[in-house]
Amino acid sequence: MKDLSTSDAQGERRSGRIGIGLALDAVHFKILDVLRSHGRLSMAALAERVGVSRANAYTRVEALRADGVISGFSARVDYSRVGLEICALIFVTVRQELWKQFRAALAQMPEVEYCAVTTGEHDAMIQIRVADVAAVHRVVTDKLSNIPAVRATETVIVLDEVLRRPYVLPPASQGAEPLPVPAPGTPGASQFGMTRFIRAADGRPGLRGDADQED
Amino acid sequence: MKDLSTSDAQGERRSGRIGIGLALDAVHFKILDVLRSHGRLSMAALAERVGVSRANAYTRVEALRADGVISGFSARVDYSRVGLEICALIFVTVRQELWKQFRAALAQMPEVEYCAVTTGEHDAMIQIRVADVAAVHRVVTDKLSNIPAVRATETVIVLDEVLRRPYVLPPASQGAEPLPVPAPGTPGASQFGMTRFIRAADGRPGLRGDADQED
DNA sequence: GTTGAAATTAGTACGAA
DNA sequence: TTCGTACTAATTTCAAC
Repeated sequence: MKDLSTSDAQGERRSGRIGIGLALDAVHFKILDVLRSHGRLSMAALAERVGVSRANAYTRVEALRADGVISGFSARVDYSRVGLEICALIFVTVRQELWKQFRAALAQMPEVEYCAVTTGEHDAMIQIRVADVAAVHRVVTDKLSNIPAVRATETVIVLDEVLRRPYVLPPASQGAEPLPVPAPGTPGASQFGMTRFIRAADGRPGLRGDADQED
Repeated sequence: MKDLSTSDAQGERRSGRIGIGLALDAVHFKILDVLRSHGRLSMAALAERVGVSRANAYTRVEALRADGVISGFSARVDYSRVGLEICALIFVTVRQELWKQFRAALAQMPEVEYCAVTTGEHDAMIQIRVADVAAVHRVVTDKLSNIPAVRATETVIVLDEVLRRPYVLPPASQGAEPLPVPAPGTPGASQFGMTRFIRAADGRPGLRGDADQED
């Protein structure tokens, strides 16, 4: 079997975001829907579930992968079975001028599962997985606080994980609409309501920077 | 190929958390480490990478799956390629007596990717994926606000996703320690530091409830 | 824990719609 | 073009070592 788990196993499509096209139809979404929870399903079984031929399923999955819609495959690990009982969220205030440093430091912290730059009171939210609450404290005081870019932190402990979907799909996948291809700049109407948008801070990195995944 | 993506494809191990044992050694962690980023790697390639025989790799992966350490496999979907450009975090204050209702309502919202009950100022954090900022507003005002259990919300928009690891593994996987099996009640020393722990609120659900995954 | 052989499956080429 | 069938190479899976 070829390694389907990496984005560019073959030499083609090296140049990043070339074929930004690939119009997704209902079958594509069905495939994504099945594959996000059953990532290791055989092509035959996938084809049967989706209602197309084996070869068709294969071609489509390959196209999705080559086009970057599917960026890889992951085993889902039960954290409690692996000694990582504690999950915590750390809200960080960052010195904007040291942003790059902050990124680099985070990449070297294996306990960080996720980090997002946000609007609102804080600048970023970090999610970590560790063995016990003492380790949370260690991460915050020993590691994060020693990053010059970190001005302040506020930590909350996750008591229960109510919901955790492998991946979310757009409502089009349930309805019939073919979804008009995520064109480079679909603006969408702008209303904000009670949303906390851009706070008084400058030098924020743009939306969609280089969210480097290690795959 | 058998469907490796579901937890209990075979009839064995129906009774939930039976074999809580399965001591994980360095090889197990190596396998998890590879499989969390290359979930669809062939057994042969996995075996080679980890340094064991094909059959050994097969047996170990099967054991990990049967024991629930690996709860399944997922395709990683690039949200921007699928029309879900916007990610938002919504912090919710919940009427504690209506907690069950809150859970049920969340399960029926396809745009919710993650929800965690937390300590701190708010009761829960919800992460959603939608097409545009208008949809964020719709989710908050039309859906969340109409759930009786929701007392108040505060929304922040994710501007950039700095880091997103497929899954985090304990430091033991890099070192040599065999990690003494996540026994049912490893307490760990208790220090708290600047962490916001339990706020003045009662009727909180216990840590590790029934985080139902749809797989 | 390892090797090897049978059963499945993936990947490809080719023809029909 | 796009989909489906047929064929070959590769992989899983299970036996015996």
